[in-house]
Amino acid sequence: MRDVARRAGVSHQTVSRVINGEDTVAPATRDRVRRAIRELEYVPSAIARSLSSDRTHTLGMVTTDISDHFFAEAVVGAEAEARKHGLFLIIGTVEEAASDDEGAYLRLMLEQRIDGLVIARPRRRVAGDALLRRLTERVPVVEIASDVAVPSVEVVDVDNRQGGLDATNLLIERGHRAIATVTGPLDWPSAQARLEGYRESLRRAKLAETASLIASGKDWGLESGEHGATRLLDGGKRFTAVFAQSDLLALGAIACLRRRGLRVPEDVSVVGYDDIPVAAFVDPPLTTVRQPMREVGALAVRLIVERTGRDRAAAHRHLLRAPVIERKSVAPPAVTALRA
Amino acid sequence: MRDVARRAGVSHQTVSRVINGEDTVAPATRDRVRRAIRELEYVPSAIARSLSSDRTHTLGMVTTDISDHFFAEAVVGAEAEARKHGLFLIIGTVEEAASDDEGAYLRLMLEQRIDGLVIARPRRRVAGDALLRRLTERVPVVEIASDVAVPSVEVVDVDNRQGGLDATNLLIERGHRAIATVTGPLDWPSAQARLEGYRESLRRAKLAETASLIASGKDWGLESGEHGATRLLDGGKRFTAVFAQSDLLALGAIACLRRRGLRVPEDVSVVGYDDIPVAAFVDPPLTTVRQPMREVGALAVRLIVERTGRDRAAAHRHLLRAPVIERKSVAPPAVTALRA
DNA sequence: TCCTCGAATGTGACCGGTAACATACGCCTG
DNA sequence: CAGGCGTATGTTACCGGTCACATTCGAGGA
Repeated sequence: MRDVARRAGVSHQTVSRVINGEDTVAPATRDRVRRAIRELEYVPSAIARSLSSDRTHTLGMVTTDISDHFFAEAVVGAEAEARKHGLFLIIGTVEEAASDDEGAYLRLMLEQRIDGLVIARPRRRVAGDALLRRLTERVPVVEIASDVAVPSVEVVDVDNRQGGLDATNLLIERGHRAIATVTGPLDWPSAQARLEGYRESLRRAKLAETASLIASGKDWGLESGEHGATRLLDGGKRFTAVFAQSDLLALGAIACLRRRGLRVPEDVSVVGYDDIPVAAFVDPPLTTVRQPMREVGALAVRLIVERTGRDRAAAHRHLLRAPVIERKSVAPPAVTALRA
Repeated sequence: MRDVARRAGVSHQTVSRVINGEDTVAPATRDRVRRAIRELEYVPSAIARSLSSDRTHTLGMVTTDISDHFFAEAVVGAEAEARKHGLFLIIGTVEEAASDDEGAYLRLMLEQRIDGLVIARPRRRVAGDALLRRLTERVPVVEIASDVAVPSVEVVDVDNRQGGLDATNLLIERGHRAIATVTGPLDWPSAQARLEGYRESLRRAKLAETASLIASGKDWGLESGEHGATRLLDGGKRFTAVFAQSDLLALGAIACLRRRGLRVPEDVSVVGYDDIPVAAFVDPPLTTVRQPMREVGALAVRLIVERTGRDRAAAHRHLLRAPVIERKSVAPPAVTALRA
């Protein structure tokens, strides 16, 4: 910068003014400085700027696993929104288990003086809340898909309860009365919320809830879907539809149903959750609930941007609605099934 | 930091020494400083450190789309490797089309004084090579899955030719003689390379190459797979196996084959490419070529780390081998089909 | 006993910007 | 024509560390 100043025959401060587009610079001077900048291929240092201005224009985002489509989408949304505001996004993947790892990483991000932090960890964090609280004192923090109770931390999430409700409602609207569900692991708040939605839907339709029509997976994967469906079928109680809390659970369930000689959707309708990329391409194309993860990520960033310098006391919970995507895996119940 | 120094009754330099774990500090002093740090909840500023030391411990990574599983994996690998070296990863998604967008973004990263840059853009870049060259003068650059010709830019890629070769070889080993292929868009270098591998395999097995057994998709998606298979079937020439250059192409092809009354793998074997997450769970589980994208990302970062301060003249092309994952979509050709 | 040397610590400049204030100059106004 | 004011620019301190070098002090050797 001093070089540029010297070359243009002005002071460094004037160079700074030109760079920041201040209007108190005479056009002739401005052009001279611009030329010097170009000739020297000068690139201003954001670090130095950060040091004085105490703003790094950098946000941190910590997730459990970006290779999971769910988080990847959130990151994409966050990144796009961040860029819109001229911010960078530093990402960090922290294994579910390694909570001291997380601590160390957050500390490093703090050292980097990030301007805000997005945390995307769907499961309740046992420890680290103290750290999180200390963090919020220094920098705005927004959590994604979490049920943290730390005050002054805003939370952005998909409305899982509503999603479960809508999914079940769809089945009821199509004429189903015996509706089973395969949940995710119930220690996940999202699984609980979807189950709640399912129950609420049954209640509203004045349908009785049957314990043997509820199966819980030990994870969100395909095998759990198969096991779940197996348990449902062996439970004795007949059903014409299944609400699976994830697409993979749904796919697993479908595989199991088929093995038992049941057709989808003719004999059993299936609704999934997530709208993973292949959902539209499996057989049959899966009716599912789409989680607007990009918007979730974008909203998280927006909240941080808006909160910069704002009152930190106000912490809210922002729920985005997950729309039901209708495809081919849901049909009215077969007459025979109804009769049974 | 001055506060800490004052509180501990030492100079700022001594505090700096304690933080950096230098051994020229008396134990008593060290403890005193440590306590002061804790009491003041002092977190050293990485920015200030960067300003003096001219190293930011931050890498940039630019991709076309992280929501694509392919890139997501690369990012995960890169991030993990970066962390191992105490580096941060700033990510940026740049749309395929927006090349001035890319320029602007790279400039910003340059302002951030990143210590290295990973670019993951599979398609040939038309413009921007000048920019890229200027970039390499300032910072080590590694490209992923690219065919850039810029000197001093190292390239990490999956060996697509070898992958295509191995996939086709597998089919030949299983007894197939009439092997069709559905390629990705041929303006992608990777599609070209896989096609080359396919051809090489046929040549080695002394099988004639048939033009009507090669169909090219306009993209890598499912519909292209369906169209491709349709064209192959309508081409008149019989075949007992298909090598699809992506899993989605494979899935599309399978859907089409089924509609025409052909079973997979009994009537037609199918090999995909990518090993996307659902590949193991579709019906039949897809035999495919797995791209070790995590390793690719990790290697890219490692190259940058190793090259820091090293001779920049040496630019290499690093090819990682993509293993074939055998599942159920390949079987020996049916006798009837052979006879046909 | 004096000098030398190493260990422990302090001092001041500097990295590359920004912020606040100072200065120089031309113009308008009373 | 002097005072005041706005515009264009320069000066200096400062952000929070690191680096190179100076300083202090006690121990050991000549």
